[in-house]
Amino acid sequence: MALIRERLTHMLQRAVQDLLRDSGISNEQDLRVELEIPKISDHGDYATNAAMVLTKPLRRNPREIAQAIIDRMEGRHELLASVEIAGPGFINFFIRPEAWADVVRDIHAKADAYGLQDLGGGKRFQVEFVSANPTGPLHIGHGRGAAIGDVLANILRACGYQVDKEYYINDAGKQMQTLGRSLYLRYLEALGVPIDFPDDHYRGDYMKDLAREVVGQMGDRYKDTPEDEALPFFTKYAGDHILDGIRQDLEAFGVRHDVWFSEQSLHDAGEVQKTIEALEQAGYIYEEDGAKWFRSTAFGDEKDRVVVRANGLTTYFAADLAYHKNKFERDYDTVIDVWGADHHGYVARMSAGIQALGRKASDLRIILVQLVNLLRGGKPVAMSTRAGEFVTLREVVDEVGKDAARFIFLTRRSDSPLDFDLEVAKMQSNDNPVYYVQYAHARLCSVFQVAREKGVPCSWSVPPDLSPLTHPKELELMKLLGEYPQVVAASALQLEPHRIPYYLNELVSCFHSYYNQNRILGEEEATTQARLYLAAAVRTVIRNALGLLGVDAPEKM
RNA sequence: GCGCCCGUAGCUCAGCUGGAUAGAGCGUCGGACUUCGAAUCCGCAGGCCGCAGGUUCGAAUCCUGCCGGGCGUACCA
Repeated sequence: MALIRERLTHMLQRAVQDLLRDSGISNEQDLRVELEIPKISDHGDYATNAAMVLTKPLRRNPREIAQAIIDRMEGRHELLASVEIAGPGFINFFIRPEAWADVVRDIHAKADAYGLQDLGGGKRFQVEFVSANPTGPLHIGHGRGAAIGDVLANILRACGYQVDKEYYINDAGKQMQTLGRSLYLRYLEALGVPIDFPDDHYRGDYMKDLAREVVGQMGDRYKDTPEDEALPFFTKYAGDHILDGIRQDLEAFGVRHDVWFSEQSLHDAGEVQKTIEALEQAGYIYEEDGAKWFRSTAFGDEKDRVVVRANGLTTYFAADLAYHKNKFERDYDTVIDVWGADHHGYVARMSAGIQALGRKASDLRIILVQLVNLLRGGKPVAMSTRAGEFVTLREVVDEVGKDAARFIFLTRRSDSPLDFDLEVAKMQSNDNPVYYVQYAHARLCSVFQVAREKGVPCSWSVPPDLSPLTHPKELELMKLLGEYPQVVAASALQLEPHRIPYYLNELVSCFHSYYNQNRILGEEEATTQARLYLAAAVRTVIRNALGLLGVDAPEKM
C-alpha cells in the first residue's frame, strides 16, 4: 500500500511528463519540481511549484499550466478531496481525510522497519570519525564529532547503504615517542626520582595516574634501565591504555566503531611508499629543495604539498594519502570523513589526493564539525590539552548523561559553533529537548500500561476501524508520521543528522498537544481503539527515530 | 594578505539544495491537573533575516562587494 506522498508524487510526475511530451518538449533534466507541506493549512496538505517551474520551457501562464497538470492527474479523485490553484501558480492538494489512515496502517505493518528504505542500493560507505590521537582522553569536541559520525552512519544504514564506522589511530611518529617519554618520566617521578618535565610533553594528570598504574604492576623494574631501552615499553603501554580508555569512553557514549585502523600498519606494510610511487607514476610528484612535493594545485589546492621531507621522512599528509588510498582499495564507493573544523585547511589537499589517485572528487565527502565552546555557568572552561586542563567527554557524560549530551550535539547543524554549558545542561534537565521527546515516549507506554490493566485490547492482528480519527490534531499527527521516511532520506542525502531531532520535536509537540486536548482511553470503544492504534504508531516512530540517534526510548522516567 | 565557516526574536538555534503571511525552545507575563504521566498544554509579547547592490514571476536561501565574529594558512603530528 503506497503512502500518500508517494502516490501523489507519482501522479504529479506522470502528469508533468505527459504535459511536456504533448508540448513536444524533450525531457528537461533540471526541473525543480517539489512537493512540500505548506506552512499554512489553507494552502492544502501538499503543494507543488510544478506549474511555476514549467513557465520557462512551456512559455505559458503558470495558472494555465497548473490547470493542465491537474487535468492530467489520473485517478486523483480517489486520493484528493480537492485541488486549488493559488497565488502565483501553486497547486494546492487537499487529501481526503480518510486516506491518512493508510499511513498508520503502514506503520503498524512495518513496525521497527518503518523509515527504512533503499536509496543506497547496497552501496558501500565508510564513515570515519573521532580518530583522536591516542595521547590523551577524549574531550568534548571529540564527543560532538562522535555523535555526528555515529548517527550519520546509522541514518545511511537506514537508507540502504552498507556502512562501516571506522577510527583512524595516529599511532606513528614523534608524538608517540613523546607520549612514551612522558609516561617514563612520570614513572620515575612516582618512584621518587627527581625529573625535569619538558613543556612540550603531555602534562595531563592522566599520565600521572597511568604512571602509578605502571608502578603498581612493574614496581621499580625500569627505574635503572637506560631510557632508550625503557622507552619502547612505555610508549606501547601508554598508547594501548589510552586507546583502551578512549574505547571505553566511546562505549559509554553509545558509540562503537566497526574498524580501528592503525596508521603504523600503513608504514609497516610499505603503503606510504607505495602511495608516493603511485603518485609519481601518475606524474604528480616533483622534487624541489631536496623534498618531494605532491602537485595538489593540479586539482585546485592553493599550493603544492610536501610528502617527503628533505630529511627523508614522510609527512603526516603522506600517510593520510596512503590511508585514503587504502580505504578505496577496500572497495568503498564513498568515503565520509568527519573532521574538526580546525582542519578545514586540509580539505583541498585531501580531495586533490584522491583525485590524483584516480577517484572522483565526490567519492570523498568531508564533514566539518565546528568547535564546541565548553561553558560552566556562562563562563568558558579552559581547554588546553598540553597543560592537561580540560573536561573530558567522560566527565561530561557522567555529569549530564549520554542521552542529553548526544541530543545537544545533534540538535545543531554541524557547521555551526556550539556552546555547551554544563550548568545549563543540568539545570535545564526538565526542559531539555531530549526529555521532552523521551517523556512523550514514556507517556505513551504508560497509556498502554493502563489500557492493559483495564483489559482494553491494544494489540491488533487486524487494524481497527480508523474512521473515528477525524480530529484536526489526529490528521496532523498522521501527516507528520507519514513524513518520517522522507525526513530520514533527506537527512541521509544531505548528510545532515540534525534533521532527525528537529522532526522528533515537531512530532512530539503535536502529540503532547493532542494528548492534552483528547482522551485516548475511556472514550466510546471504536474511538478508543482507533486512537490507541494511532498512539502506537506515534510510539513506533519516536522509538525508531531515537534509535537512529542512539538515544534511549525509556518506558518510564 | 589569502582561504573556509558563521551573522535570523533579549538568549540558543531551525528554516527542507529559490516559494505564499520567517518558525521553535529558553527567558518575560497570564491561564489549564477530582479523569490515560503537569518532565505536559493554551495564550500574550518579541524581527529592516549584519549592510548595500545584483540575478527573476519570487531571495533569509543563489552571485558580488563591504562590516563583524570564529578558524585555518609548516619540509608539525
